[in-house]
Amino acid sequence: MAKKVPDKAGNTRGELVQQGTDLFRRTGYVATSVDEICTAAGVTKGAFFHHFPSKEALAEECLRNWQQQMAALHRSAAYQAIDDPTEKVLASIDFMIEVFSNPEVQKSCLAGTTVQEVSETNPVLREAAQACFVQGEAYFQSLLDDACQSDACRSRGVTLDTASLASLWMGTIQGSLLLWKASRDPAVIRENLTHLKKYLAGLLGQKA
Amino acid sequence: MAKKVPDKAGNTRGELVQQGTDLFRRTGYVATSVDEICTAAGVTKGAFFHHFPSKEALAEECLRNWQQQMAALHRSAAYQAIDDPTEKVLASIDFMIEVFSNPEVQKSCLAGTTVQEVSETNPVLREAAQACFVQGEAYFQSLLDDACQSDACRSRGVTLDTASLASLWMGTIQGSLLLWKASRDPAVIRENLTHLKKYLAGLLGQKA
DNA sequence: GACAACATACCAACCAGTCGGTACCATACG
DNA sequence: CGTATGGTACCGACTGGTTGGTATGTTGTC
Repeated sequence: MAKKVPDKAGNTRGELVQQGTDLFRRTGYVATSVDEICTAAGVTKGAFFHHFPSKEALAEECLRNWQQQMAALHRSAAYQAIDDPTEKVLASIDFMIEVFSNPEVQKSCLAGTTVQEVSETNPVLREAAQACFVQGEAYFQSLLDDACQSDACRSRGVTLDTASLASLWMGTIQGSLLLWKASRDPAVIRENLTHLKKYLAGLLGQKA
Repeated sequence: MAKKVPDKAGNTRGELVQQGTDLFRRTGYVATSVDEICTAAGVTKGAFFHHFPSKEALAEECLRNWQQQMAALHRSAAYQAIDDPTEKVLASIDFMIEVFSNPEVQKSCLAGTTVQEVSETNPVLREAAQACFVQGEAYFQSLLDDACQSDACRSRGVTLDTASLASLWMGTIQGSLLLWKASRDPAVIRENLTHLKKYLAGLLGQKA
């Protein structure tokens, strides 16, 4: 029973994106060869260049896909059910801590690893990674903005630069992932994010 | 016997380390070729492999050198003259802000860029980068410890996990450098470090 | 002349990307 | 009905260029 679009056809492209993402996160964009990605995906080079005009084009799609994955991760997280916006902000950080505390989860952000390598050499990938950061920060900023407009905050006259705090959030995640890569100590991520949480809790007038 | 006067010999080796450091910071360890380093240093490959057994060995020396450079940078900074230990901590962060606000200064840490790339593939370089972080954090922790033992803090019964705060400090630096590489916005570094400063000022019982 | 400090020429391995060919399937036509 | 046509998915040998590293030669100094 052959379908109109065979399973493998749609699968090959997706498999290349998935294995590419995995390998880029692990060993970086430059050090990962097209052959390695093909082997991991169980296809040949012919298939690769049938679906993507270049290695760069695959990485671009991996980054777009990564952006959506991260958005979906937060969208489906349990903390979304929390009503109080300040508690929701803090719970979102706990959620990140929880995610990275899972030993199965790769401690690496595709956008972070990629941009570190290609910032000076590949503007296409740099901007694709930047788009990941911009979207992620915009999401976290919306959480912060909600918290700022809550009664608890407005009654205290709290006004925060939520954009720069969202950047701090992303920077803390990226920085702690980088430190983990050097030390392999899972506590680094938890501790750094916990400090961030305490800082935000203080600004929002809440005890962590 | 003792080393001889390092006329041109010491120069070539030093030039390779300097140009290697510069190129590794700019384009990463993997993407930088030995030939590029040689061209930048104005020598040939023969000279390179006369002084270093491998590209990895050069990177290792670059990292060791980087560690010393960073230590020297702080040792000779003006904030060392500050007596009050809490003010000294905060001034050290202002110093970092000032350093990175100089457009001439490359917004890149050799240890950070290297470990991001080779964390999974090269344990030698990973540990060399880790040594940079450990030393840097130890230095900042010593500043924090001094501040904690000050009268102002002890009278308030403040006890801080200075080790994890030093890790937060390094993570914030690395994270904001990474975000800069994506956005090219100098404000990111300043703002993230300013948030860190405010957080520490709060913990140390001082207004930023 | 011994040895350090280079230069030059070279190599095998690997790289991203190409290209001619194959398998398959849907539709069209006689 | 058989088969011609055309498009998509994929294969794998191949290419030109680059890589880290080597083998050997040259030069200056003690």
